[in-house]
Amino acid sequence: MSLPHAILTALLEKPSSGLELTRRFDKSIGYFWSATHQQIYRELGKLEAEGLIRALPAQQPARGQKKSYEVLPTGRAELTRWTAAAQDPKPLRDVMLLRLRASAVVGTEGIEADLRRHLELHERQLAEYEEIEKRDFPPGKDSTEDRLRHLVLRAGIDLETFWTQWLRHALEEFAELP
Amino acid sequence: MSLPHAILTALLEKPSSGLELTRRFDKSIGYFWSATHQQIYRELGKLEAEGLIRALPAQQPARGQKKSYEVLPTGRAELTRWTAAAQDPKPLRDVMLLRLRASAVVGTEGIEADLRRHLELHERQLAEYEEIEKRDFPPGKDSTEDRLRHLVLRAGIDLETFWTQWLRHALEEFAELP
DNA sequence: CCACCTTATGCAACTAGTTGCAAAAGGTGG
DNA sequence: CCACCTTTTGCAACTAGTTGCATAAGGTGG
Repeated sequence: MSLPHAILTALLEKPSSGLELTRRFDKSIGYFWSATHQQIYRELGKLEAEGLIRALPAQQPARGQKKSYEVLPTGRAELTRWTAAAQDPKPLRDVMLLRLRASAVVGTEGIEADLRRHLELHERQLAEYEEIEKRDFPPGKDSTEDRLRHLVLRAGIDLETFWTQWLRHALEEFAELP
Repeated sequence: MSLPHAILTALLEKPSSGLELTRRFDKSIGYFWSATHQQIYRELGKLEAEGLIRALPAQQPARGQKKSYEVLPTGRAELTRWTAAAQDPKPLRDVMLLRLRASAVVGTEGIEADLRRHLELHERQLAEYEEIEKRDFPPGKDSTEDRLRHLVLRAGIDLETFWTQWLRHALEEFAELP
C-alpha cells in the first residue's frame, strides 16, 4: 500500500497532472518506487474519491485535457501518519539469485552471458546516479530536505555499487569453474 | 513467474511434500524467494497438472496425508530453459526509501525509531547469514555446486551489510539534523 | 481538409502474492 | 473413549501490479 503515498509525496513536491506524474515516476521517485501511467491514473481517481487530493479547478476536465491535482490537508495528514508508522522490511525476492541457485542443480549453461549483461545495466545505472549526485548535491547544498534526499540517492548508489561488485565477483568465480 | 521455478529447484535438490517445502522456504531458498504454504500448494497443483512434477506413488493421496512430489524430465528441462533465458532486473521498490523521501516534505517525526528498528533487524539477518556461511562453507568446500551456492549466500551477506551501513549513516545524519 | 501522429486519459482483463479460514487425519490426556 | 490439539492440505476472496487496448483532442504535412 505505498503507491498512494508515493503519489501524495510527488504531488506535495509539485502539483501535477497524471502524465506529468508519469514522467516524474520515470526518474526521481521512480528510482525506488516505479509505477505505470495506468496505475497512476487509477490511484489518482481513488485518492480524489477519498478526498485526499483534488483537481485544480483551472480548466474543464474533458478527455484529452490536462487535469492537475493538488494534495488536500487530509492527504498531507495521511502521508504524515504513514511516514511515521512502523513497517517491516519486506523479504528479498531476486530472480537472478534464484537462477544461480537453480544453475547449481541444472548447470550453468547460458547464465553467464546474462550476468555480464546485468553487470552492464547496473554499471549504467550507477553512472546515472553519480551524475545526479554531482549535479543536484554539490557541497554546500545541505538544508534538511537536501540531506534527506541525498540520503535516498546514496542508498541507490550504494545498492548499485553492491550489485556491480557482486556481479564481478560472480563472473570471476565462473571463470574458474571447470 | 519465478515461484514455479523456485519450487522445481527445491524439489530437484530433494523431493518433498508441500509442508516440507514450506519449511524449506522459511530458510534457504526463502532467503531470496519467499512463499507462503498456500502459494506452494496452489503451485504444486498447477505443476502437477502441467506434467512437470508428479506425486511419489508411495502412499494414497488422502487429506491430512503426506504427499511428496518429484520433478519429471519435462520439469527439469523447463528449469534449465528458464535459468539460461535472459531476464531484466526488476526496478527497485523500497518502502523505507519512499518514507524517507516523504519525510523531506512532511517532517521526520517518528521515522527515526523505525530506522533504528530496521538496523537491528538487518544486523540480526546479517549475523544469521554469517553463521550459515561458517557452518556450510568452511574452506575446502568448493565443488561447483558449493561455489554457486556460496555465491548466492554472499549476495545475501553483502546486501545486509549494505543495509546496516546505510542505516547507520542515515541515523548519523539524523543526529545532526536541526 | 483530412489522414495520421502525438499527447493525455482511462477501462478491462490478467497475473502474482497475501490473508483468512476450514477440514481431514491422527495422536494425546483426562 | 472422546474432546481437543497438531499436522497437513487446501479453497476463496482480496490486494497490488502488469499488459493490452481504447478514446478524445489537437496539431501537422501532403
